[in-house]
Amino acid sequence: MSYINYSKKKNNIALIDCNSFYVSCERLFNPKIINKPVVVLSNNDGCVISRSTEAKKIGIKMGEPYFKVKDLVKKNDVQIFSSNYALYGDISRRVMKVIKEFSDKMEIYSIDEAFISLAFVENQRLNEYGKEIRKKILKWTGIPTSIGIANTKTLSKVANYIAKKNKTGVIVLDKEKDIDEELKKFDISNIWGVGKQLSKLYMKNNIDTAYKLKNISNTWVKKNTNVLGAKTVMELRGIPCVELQTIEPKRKSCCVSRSFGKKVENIEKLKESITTHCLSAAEKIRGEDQVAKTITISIRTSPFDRHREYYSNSITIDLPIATNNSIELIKAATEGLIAIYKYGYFYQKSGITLSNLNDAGKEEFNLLAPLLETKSKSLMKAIDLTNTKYGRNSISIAQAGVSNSWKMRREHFSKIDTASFDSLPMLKI
DNA sequence: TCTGGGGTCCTAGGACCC
DNA sequence: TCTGGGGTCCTAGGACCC
Repeated sequence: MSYINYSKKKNNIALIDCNSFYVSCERLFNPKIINKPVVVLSNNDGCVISRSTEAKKIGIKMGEPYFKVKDLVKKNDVQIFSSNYALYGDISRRVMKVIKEFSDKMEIYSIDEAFISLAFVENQRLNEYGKEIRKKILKWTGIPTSIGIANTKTLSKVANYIAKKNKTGVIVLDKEKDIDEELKKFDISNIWGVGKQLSKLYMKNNIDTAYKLKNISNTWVKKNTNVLGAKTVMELRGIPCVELQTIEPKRKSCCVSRSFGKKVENIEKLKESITTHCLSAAEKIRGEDQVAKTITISIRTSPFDRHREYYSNSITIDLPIATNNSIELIKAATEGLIAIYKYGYFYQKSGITLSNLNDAGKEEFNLLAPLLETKSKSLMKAIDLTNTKYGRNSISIAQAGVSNSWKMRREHFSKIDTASFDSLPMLKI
């Protein structure tokens, strides 16, 4: 087709993705569960968020509420774990460090996957190079991975998906014929960037495979979707539109939210939770030396409860001076909470979002700012240092509460801490 | 009967990702 | 009984201006 331009430069992007990442992390410290069905649950032991191959085979679906699969779990002796993000974050850093050795152009895309540029590798050597990467990651961290290599990010996602499904480890898609063959078998809804709504639209128009989408007219895509839709199509054609992001941009917002272990009616308990969220969000942005100009507070009841009326509300407050001071943020958040709280509801979740983030010190000039800052800066610094040294929440403030009634459920927590000597990975090499 | 036009900026909400 | 959490980007539409 004439509108497709295949005269593209060689890019060779590899997507390295850890297999069942959270499950693999738990297995590192617990070799007994290696060939067994294993799942990791989300916060509050709410949903299934990671499954071993064995668990997938049994029919446990991604994102399913835990209580719905309890029967399957019992019948098949599935091993259950509450999520341990401190552990996963730590293992992730180790994996990324190994990957970095294979290319100087790298983008960490999520906790368990990274894109790297392999433009410097000859095409006929790509497969072999990919295998080397896998081998080294497995050897040095114990984590199994899958690797997809192609000329665009979207195609490397496709290749990775196939590598994972087929258990081949590495898939290189660099020949037009092979690509088309695979795209003909590739379901439209599995394409990176095609979610529920776009799938629906495409299906309605009889576009049910990646191949059909690749060959759709530019006019049609531009008319019926947005720029992202158009980019996806170009990328399927092998024309890079989504660049590798080699320098990590500073975050633009910071959100901390949690569901409660038990429903909450009382505003005092909500205050405790909001205060706790403010403390951790403030700590996070201080860690990146940022200040926030805006804070949003939100609360809601359970959207799944059919017997009670649903209530959800949020309020956004513009702060007079951009800050990362916990006390200031808590003050504003508490006022916001009072404004949106309604008596008589059973709340299930609360959260805060800090936005309009800027580098500290770079914020617009304000006569009052320097005064307030020096006073509180050293206090916040001291708190952060103490919490780093003696563990999270060593220093908190009274309003964060000590009662446990609303706090998280974690009944299957593995209690592994990679900082402690006792729980070094048990590697079989 | 006739009721401007064009531009920018901001925000809320939607869609998507892992 | 029990349904996660943390991000980004895009667009439509309102507010405002001349």
